Amino acid sequence: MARDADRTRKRLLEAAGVEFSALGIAGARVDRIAEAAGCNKAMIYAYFGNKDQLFDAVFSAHVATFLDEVPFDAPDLPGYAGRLFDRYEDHPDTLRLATWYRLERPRGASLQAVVSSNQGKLEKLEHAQREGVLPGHYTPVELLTLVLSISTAWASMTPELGVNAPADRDRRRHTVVDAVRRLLADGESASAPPVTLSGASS
Amino acid sequence: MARDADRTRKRLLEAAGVEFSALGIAGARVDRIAEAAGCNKAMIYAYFGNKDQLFDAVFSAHVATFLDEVPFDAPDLPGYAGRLFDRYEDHPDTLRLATWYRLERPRGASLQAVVSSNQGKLEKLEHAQREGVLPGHYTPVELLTLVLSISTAWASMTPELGVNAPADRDRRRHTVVDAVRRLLADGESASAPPVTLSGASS
DNA sequence: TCGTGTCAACTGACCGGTTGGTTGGGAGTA
DNA sequence: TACTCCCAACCAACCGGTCAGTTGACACGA
Repeated sequence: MARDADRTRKRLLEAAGVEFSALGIAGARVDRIAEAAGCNKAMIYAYFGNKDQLFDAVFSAHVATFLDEVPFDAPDLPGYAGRLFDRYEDHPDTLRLATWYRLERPRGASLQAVVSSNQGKLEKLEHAQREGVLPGHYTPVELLTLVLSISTAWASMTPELGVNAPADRDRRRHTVVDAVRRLLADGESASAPPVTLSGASS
Repeated sequence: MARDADRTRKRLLEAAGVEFSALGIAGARVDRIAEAAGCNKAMIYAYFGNKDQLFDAVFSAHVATFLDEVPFDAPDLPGYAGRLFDRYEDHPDTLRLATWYRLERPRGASLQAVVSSNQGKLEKLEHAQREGVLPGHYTPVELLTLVLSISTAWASMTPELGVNAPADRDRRRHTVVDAVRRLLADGESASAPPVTLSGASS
């Protein structure tokens, strides 16, 4: 076990991923992370600054891997949703980290990688719509929001409901893919208010 | 300001709701809750036992109000989704508390009120399907999961995506209602695997 | 009306343990 | 020697939880 800064950094990142995913930022304990990584607590501060920055490093790494492993596919949104589902099933940590991030992170500080990634997705969606590959009854943001939401439907479900007939994985996956497919089906769906913004009312 | 146990309990519950909703269980501070409620920290332990039980009390109260204010309507799922959306928009705290609950309480202790409520919903869905009011291409659990997921689509969206064209509230509401409506549209959507469970595969 | 006893409601101060964060020095390597 | 990597030990602040003691309302007897 020779000295290796990179290796230590990586082990720390890995242990932190487990800890943060399970307990969140406020619930995570740096001592536990250091112990799980088989090194001293001081290493965290030497390599990552502090607890918050360690979380950022962990989350950024997970996001990068995630974006890399699940490439966006505007023309085939049902397929994309299915691949998102698979990824969430195989790596539940990523979604948990994202949820902690959304809940615990103070407003404002967004990950640039995510912002630009979303921007690219929206542009591709708009392009696909102009080409007629995708229907136009939803705007790109609406489309993306619905797809992401449906993909995580099973993963972000309340545990009380999860007990009831969770079905097997294949069936759950099919539900996700099928739902997105139905969302894209042609045909007006009753009255549709203007897309452009209007005065708000209850 | 006479002494009033019920009033104190209520103020504690309210202050705790704000604190827990914002910081979660691990992030919440009992001193802060007591101070916000204008009473002593010891009252929390006298009335609720401990921090965790205080959270349970807060969450149960929120859930009870929620279930009361948004009655289930199996024959009109799009309308139900719309009302869920409204509730989440008007009271973001409830969803945040539910998310904290899901993340920070991994053990099996489920809220009986939620379990039985879900049971009732599933039965109503099944009944509506047998009556032909609802299509049968999704099982009751699948239906409920999708509806709940879509209703919270905007509320549980990543902040990075939220920046991009969040649209006005009416439009967002319409998107939710419309999406559920499309899910219920008749017609087979390509190949459908059996509903009954089969051997798992990747 | 006054004095007194009683008890729930409430409080200030404290405790044991924990937490994020720091530091001085030692081991390994070139 | 000089430089990097690493850690045991330490610290100040903080946190959940407890407890002995105080306060206020009210019933009751005279």
